[in-house]
Amino acid sequence: MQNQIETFLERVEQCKSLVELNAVVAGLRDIFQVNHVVYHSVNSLGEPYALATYDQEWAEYYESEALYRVDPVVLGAFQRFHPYNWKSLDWEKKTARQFFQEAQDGGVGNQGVSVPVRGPHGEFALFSISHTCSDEAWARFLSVHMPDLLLIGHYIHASIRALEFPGEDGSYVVLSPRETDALRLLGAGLNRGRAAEQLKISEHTLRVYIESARSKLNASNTTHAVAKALAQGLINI
Amino acid sequence: MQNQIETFLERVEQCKSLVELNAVVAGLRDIFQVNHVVYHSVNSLGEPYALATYDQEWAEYYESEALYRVDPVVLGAFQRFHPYNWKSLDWEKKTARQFFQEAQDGGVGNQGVSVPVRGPHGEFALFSISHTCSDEAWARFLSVHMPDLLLIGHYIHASIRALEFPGEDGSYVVLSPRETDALRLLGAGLNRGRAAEQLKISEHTLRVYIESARSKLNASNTTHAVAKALAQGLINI
DNA sequence: GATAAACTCACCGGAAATGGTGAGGGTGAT
DNA sequence: ATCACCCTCACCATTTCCGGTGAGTTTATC
Repeated sequence: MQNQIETFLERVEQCKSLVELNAVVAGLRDIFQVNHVVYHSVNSLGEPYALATYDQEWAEYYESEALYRVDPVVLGAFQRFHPYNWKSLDWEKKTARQFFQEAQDGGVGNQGVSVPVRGPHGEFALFSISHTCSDEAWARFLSVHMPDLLLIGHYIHASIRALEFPGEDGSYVVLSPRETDALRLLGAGLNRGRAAEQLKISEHTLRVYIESARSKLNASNTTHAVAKALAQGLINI
Repeated sequence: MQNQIETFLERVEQCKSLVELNAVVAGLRDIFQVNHVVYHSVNSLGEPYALATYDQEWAEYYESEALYRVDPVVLGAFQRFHPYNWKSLDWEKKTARQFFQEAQDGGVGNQGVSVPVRGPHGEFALFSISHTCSDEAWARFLSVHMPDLLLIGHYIHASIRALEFPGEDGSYVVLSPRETDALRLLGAGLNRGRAAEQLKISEHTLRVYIESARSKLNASNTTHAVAKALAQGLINI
């Protein structure tokens, strides 16, 4: 089994097209003996990407109704780091219970596990496996395969990014130290006056940094510049 | 070897204190037969955390000189997803070459590999291994252990977060759908007028959402609110 | 040694965001 | 059914930000 997974990771890495990757990933169902395998990006802007073995009907319904807004699997992903069992989520709310029922009817298994994957440019994706079985059987599956799932999620994500954005290896925007300082302080909630004070420069000068950062980042205002810098990992708050 | 790593991951998960974790992680040197093992958070605000087997002298010098501002390993981390060989970084610049020399003198190996780890609340950390050997030997090491390193970095990060912030499992701030919409559009560069237009509501109403989001996030202005929401994974751009 | 980029400072007018206060209807939960 | 929270709309005065234009010094790279 461990050998199969290693081979799988290598095949994922070597995929030359998204179609090929799709087929390879679908093959996970045989390796793990589960019903469904899903990878999808969770960015609200930009082109969403999804790769799923679900029935098309369910996938279209999910998309058309924007169910990610109530799906506890997606909502929970934002706060989690390690792979998480769907059973550990909050299914108490009315909308969540209703969603679960609809998902069942749509062919999604009663068990599932998801791996949050976070990338350098603000990307956020989920790799999930779903199955139909008892709680005990599922717990046994997870206790064995959690680490594998983490690896698989990351490899799939890397492969998809590499295929979708071939030239993305290097850095995009490079901010100067002062520009970085400026955006970092603004992102931390200081206004221009305070930020300038903190950096021991005049507010006029600070403005120059903000503007040059804005132009480098192709941002329409300060908030946008800070958001882009954050999303691209140029600053951290 | 593979067995040793599995055992190591289990021990990391079960650590009851940071001191214990420190000792367990240092044990990686024996498992991999390398000189140094390092984990450190890279957040510019908040309490930095570091766990390293480097000489204390070098660690203190690095900290006091704020060398993370020129360290290509740190700078490169922001743009990368998969574990990366230090050799693949840009060492051409004058400051970088000088830093490399100083690091050598400080006892850091000539080879190294780092794993970027991104967490749910904007955390960003680096797990690194450094060693002294030939390029060929290092390439062989990496070709075998890249996946292991990815796993180890994530497990250490999870363990540290669990020990430092015991009650952090649940969610922090919950934004309403409209609040999320508002911050998302503002983070995408729209001004209040355009954002309101997009959401088909009056600008007055939009302002209410911004203000309530600001108060929930304890943010001092719109830019701060968007930055916090981004860092906490409440919105994506 | 030239060229580019970063860092520093300054003015002005118009545009946009903020803080405070108020109000009504809808929905979900205890 | 009451409480809390969400969605929607409005005014006013003040603070802050934006866009354009200009210019001198230092540092780094070719």
